[in-house]
Amino acid sequence: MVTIYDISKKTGLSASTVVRALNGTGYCSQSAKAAILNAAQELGYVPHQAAKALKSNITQKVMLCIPDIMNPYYFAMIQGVTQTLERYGYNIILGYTMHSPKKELEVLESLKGRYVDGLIFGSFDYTPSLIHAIQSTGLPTVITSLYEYSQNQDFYDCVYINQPRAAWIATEHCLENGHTRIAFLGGDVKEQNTRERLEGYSKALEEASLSVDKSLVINADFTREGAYHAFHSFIKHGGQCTAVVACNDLMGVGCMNACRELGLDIPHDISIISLDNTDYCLCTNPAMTSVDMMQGQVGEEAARCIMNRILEKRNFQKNTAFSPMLIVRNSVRKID
Amino acid sequence: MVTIYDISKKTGLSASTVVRALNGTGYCSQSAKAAILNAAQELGYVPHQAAKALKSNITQKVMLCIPDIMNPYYFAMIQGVTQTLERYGYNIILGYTMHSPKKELEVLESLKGRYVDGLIFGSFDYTPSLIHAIQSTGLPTVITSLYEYSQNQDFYDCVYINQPRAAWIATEHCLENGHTRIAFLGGDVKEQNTRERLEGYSKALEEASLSVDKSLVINADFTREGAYHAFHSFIKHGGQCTAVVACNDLMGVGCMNACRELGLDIPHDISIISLDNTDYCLCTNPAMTSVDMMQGQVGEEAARCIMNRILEKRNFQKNTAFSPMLIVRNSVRKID
DNA sequence: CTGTTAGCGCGTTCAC
DNA sequence: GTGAACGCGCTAACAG
Repeated sequence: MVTIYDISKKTGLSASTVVRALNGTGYCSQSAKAAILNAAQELGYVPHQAAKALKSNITQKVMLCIPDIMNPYYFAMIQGVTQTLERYGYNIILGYTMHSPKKELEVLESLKGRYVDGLIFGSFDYTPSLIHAIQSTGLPTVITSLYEYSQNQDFYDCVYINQPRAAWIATEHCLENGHTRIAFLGGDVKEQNTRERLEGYSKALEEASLSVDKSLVINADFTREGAYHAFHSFIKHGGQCTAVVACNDLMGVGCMNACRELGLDIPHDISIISLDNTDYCLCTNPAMTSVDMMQGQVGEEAARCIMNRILEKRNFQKNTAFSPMLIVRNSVRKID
Repeated sequence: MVTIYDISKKTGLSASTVVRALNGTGYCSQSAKAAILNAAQELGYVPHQAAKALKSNITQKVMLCIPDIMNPYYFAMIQGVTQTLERYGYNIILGYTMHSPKKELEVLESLKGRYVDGLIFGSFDYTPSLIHAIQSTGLPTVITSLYEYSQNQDFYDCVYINQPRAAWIATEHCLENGHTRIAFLGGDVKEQNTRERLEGYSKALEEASLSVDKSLVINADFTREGAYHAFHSFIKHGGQCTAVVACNDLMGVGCMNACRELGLDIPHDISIISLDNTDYCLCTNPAMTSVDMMQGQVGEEAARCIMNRILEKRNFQKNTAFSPMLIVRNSVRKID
């Protein structure tokens, strides 16, 4: 390993001069600087990250913590975060909480070891104790949902997609196409995630002077298989609807597969619209109408936001909401 | 930030005793240990990672470096690596080379800063200079392809899927179903990746006493859009085949979409088989027959392998090959 | 069994 | 302009 002392020895200048030249901080003659940069190049000097971090408390790393790596919902976000942080010379450390509150707390606890400068955190379910655990890391933080905390919120930012609106858009699209019996295929209603989307769904129905029929609210688990079985059983038990709002693409696909098996043609017999607009929508036949959740944008903005806190030392809250966007394809049909 | 000195002060014991108690290394009385563990708990002590790394040269981090984050091929691998490393208390740092040799070298250069203990590296195209750059990081390394290097290979392991065999299996499956005009939809033939698969394809044809018809080898770029256009143009220019071996799922989907647009029914008019077996295969209609590339297994084994090198200081090469597995669905039909 | 001591590589005073 | 010296928090060798 090449250190500043090797450069010092090679150039005959002191270690502190080497540091000043390399970091461009403090006085240093042109000739000294040139000699040092040259020697550094020749020796292939790369600063030791741990030593740098120990001294300066800068790790040039951000943790991106998400509930589920295999969920396509996060791919564009990971990409957005990675690409943006890269421009700042920052790396991401991937945290993976497997949808488990216990694991979330464990990861947050480990962060007290100061191996990152900031945290981008995604969860399905924010609670005061989770927010408190986030606060106690002492790290600049961006969460990828809107969460209103009763106390001081200045230690975190929210960069998020308007979830109720996404479900509203999807439901509204069905209504506009003449549907009135619209099923809602979601996850566990106890989780914020599903609650918010159900809220948008309900709002759209109410605005159309329709009441929410609880028998049309189907609980699955955000997986393809779960949705497949839930929808299969819904129909087998006499469930009746002309359209389905699926809370993510995986469930939309699961629902499509169930329909195919049940001999229901899409969109002739049943219309399906999903939220997420991942590439899965382009694999199905017919291509699936979906609501883009702007995950790439969310990732990019979250990264910019965290870098702003880290570099500019911003210490007050700044929230950014993105608006979902309807992408019409061929899985919803107009009925009379 | 709580340090060992805080614990030292609180318990009245010296810092080194604190370290011995905490790390379970060296002598320490039961009572002292209990007092120290208790104090650490109360104060919420978490060791400072940078300090630990500086002193011990152990970062408890591994870089996972891949060409493309948005490619579903890697999702299961990321998951496998993450989950396995987690059991060792290791984190992953995500590196992203955007399919660019220049970027690969940059990332490798930065690794000389010793911010990870090991490297899991995936590339589309291994060259001697790339391998040399890997060697010069001085890090324990696993690459996710087989690459035979003319010189000393003891500094890296290969954990990989038998690529030629995957293409062979896919082609063989078509042959068994009576197809003889089988198109090959791949990437750039200059890349190792495509070359290997083309090799398996050719071998299967030759074993069936068929020669490789170059007009049936279609060059695309491993993306859905690329395959869509390439196949569209292939047909429009009079291309004739009864089956297609697509080098990944994205291209399989692109090919399916092109067929649909051209009014070709799958599998009636054209059979399609792809490599990868990602979830995309379950979204298409009909569900796509594919060859599982065991990416989850590759990720897990790569992680075990790198941990073995790190913890047990293994310093000789150990290569592990996985065999791909045919997953039959409904996109290939038997013809007479 | 315990405490003292000396760095790991770098950044930052503070004299010269 | 430059260099000597100290310390970030932790580990390990050594002396007690």
